[in-house]
Amino acid sequence: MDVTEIIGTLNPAQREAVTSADSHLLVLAGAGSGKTRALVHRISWLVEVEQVSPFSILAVTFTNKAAREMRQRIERLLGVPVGGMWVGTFHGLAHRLLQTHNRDAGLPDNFQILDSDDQTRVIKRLYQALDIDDSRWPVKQTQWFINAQKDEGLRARHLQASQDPFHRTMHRLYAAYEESCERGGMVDFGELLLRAHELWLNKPELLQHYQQRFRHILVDEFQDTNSVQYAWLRVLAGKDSRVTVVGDDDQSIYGWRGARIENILNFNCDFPDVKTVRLEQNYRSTQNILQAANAVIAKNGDRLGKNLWTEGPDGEPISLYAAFNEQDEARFITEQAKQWANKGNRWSDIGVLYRSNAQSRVLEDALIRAQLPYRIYGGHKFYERMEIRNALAYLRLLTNRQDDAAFERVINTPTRGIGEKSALTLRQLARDEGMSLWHAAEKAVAEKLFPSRAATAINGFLQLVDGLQQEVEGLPLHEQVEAMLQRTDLMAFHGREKGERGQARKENLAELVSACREFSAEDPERPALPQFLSEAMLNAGERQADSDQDAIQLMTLHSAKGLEFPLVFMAGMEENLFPHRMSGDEPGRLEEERRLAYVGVTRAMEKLFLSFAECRQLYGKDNYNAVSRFVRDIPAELVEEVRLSNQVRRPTSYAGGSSALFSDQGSGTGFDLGQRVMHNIFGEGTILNFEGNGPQARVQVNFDSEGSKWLVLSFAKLEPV
DNA sequence: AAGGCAAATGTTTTT
DNA sequence: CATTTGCCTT
Repeated sequence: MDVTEIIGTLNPAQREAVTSADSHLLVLAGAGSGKTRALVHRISWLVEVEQVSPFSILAVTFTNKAAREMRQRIERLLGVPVGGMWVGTFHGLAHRLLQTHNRDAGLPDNFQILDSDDQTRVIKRLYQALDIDDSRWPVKQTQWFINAQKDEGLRARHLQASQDPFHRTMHRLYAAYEESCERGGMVDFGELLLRAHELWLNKPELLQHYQQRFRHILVDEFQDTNSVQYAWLRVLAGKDSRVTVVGDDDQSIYGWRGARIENILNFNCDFPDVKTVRLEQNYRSTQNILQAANAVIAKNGDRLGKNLWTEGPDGEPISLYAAFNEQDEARFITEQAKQWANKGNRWSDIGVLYRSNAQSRVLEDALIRAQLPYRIYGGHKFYERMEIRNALAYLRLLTNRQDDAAFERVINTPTRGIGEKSALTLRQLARDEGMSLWHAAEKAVAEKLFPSRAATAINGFLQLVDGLQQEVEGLPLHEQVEAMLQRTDLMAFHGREKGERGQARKENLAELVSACREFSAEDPERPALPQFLSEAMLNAGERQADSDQDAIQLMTLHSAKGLEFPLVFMAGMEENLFPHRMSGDEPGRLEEERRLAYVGVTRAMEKLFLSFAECRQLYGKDNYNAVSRFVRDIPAELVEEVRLSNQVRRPTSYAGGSSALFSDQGSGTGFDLGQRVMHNIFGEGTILNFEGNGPQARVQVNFDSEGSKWLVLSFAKLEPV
């Protein structure tokens, strides 16, 4: 292959990264600087020019989507499928390792992956067993604690004994949780990584094998790695492998999930002779957008330092809309989106970004009313829906009777007369005898430990699953699932649910069957079902309906990372919402919010709208928030304030949006909604509402310093500003 | 075991 | 506000 094909289209910095012959390479890649491109081209370079065998390359990403895209792009560039190369997510690769070496990892060959919902259930059950009060120690908190420990590579036995009741309780639950997972052959997401790391430590000969194989390790989104992932990489790399990591400290937004931005710094210390390359030329956004982004992120300390620039045009100014309330904001966005599309642009070129999912609702309402096509990312993923999880639980039980989480889920779904009482007894028995729920049920039936009614029901369940297994043996995967849906009555059970829900559930189950039909097992030697289950657990979000429809894209700022849109709206640019109030106290959290703002701004290619609402109803209460500090950090000359009908240039004041929409609602008071007024005691504020007529007429004003107040118009001497 | 009502409870998300 | 959870009744 011609070398120019690999490096011909690259800028000097990219070329340096791609062709680097140094042993270790750190690529600090700003948003839109061609990060993935550099990674893909580097792999091609290694294979084509350095004649490295694809077998010795390991490329790691965070999401399945990124992994898939990387593989595709490599194959397109090289022109051939790259079989032996390992390209995947941390979790996917860890799973593969544990699968291949399950004995060395101390796992049964049919071990099950536990997602966070299963995890919650398992922990909940422990509360009963250990008689712990869940109102004092919330289950979610425990789950968070356990996952945080695993992210740091700490097992229960590593934790120090403590007098602190919180710590003691968590410790106890963690230990019990580990035991419970161990017994059931269940592995949660954190455990996949931790076990894979321990596999290196416990089996030196295995480690050596993989160290010799993978002489080239490449990591994408390195700023998102947590401690275990980093440790795993470091051990695997050993002394001889060459490691390339690509990341952007300014886009680290998953600290709350255990990601360690410090890993970038550690990389320089832990690996000798690291060459650092900065990719700072941006190919995505206009000057104005980039300057805004740079200004926002510049306020963070502790940056590795990077300044994005572009050869592109200045582009349009950034527009700021001061909405009266969240409905007004949504209406504005809808209106602007419509105008944009009328100019011949595609709907899918529009991204509407927000801080929290709760904001999507109002936007959705407005879009429905305007009859614009849209798609909301997030929400429940396909494999997280109840009916799908029920179906998967039966399938899991078919492969592994020890899977207590699955057992619990479907023991009485569809209802078959096994109530809480029987379940409790079963749990008790299982705990006392140290056996799985399935074994406990068998034992209880055999030894007639239940009243006949319950015993019949439980026996019916056991027979059902056992019978199903025989019936289904040897069938193609999708027929197995179809049979299961019929025999267990799940299909009919969910179809019976009232309203449209029943229909939707049935369709989803049918979708599951077709997912099975399309599924091609990685290893044709092993049964397809367990392979499908693992895939389903590791791929929870992938199957989403009508993803290719041309529609406006609504999503949180977090899920927008890695995407780009010609037109971007960032909605809800208000203090307490963004930065979120929960992130207020700790400075580190605020910095992460700022990075999130940076991520948001840098999604925009041509045009960026920022908007905020003077008054926002949140959880049923009115909130009056100041405009977000991130908006104020953008230099005024880059911003123009807009109204729905006519655009007004008013770069100096952000807080005083008056919407022309409401100007006729003043009911003869001489004031308009959204108008800025001055009160001789409370100072300046914005009019939010009117009430009553004549001398009793009252007005609600949101004062900049005092907050919102109701005033009787005839007494309060309000002056228009 | 299912349906109804009151109380609680509200970031961000991948695997 | 709106959804989910738990508790209570039938």
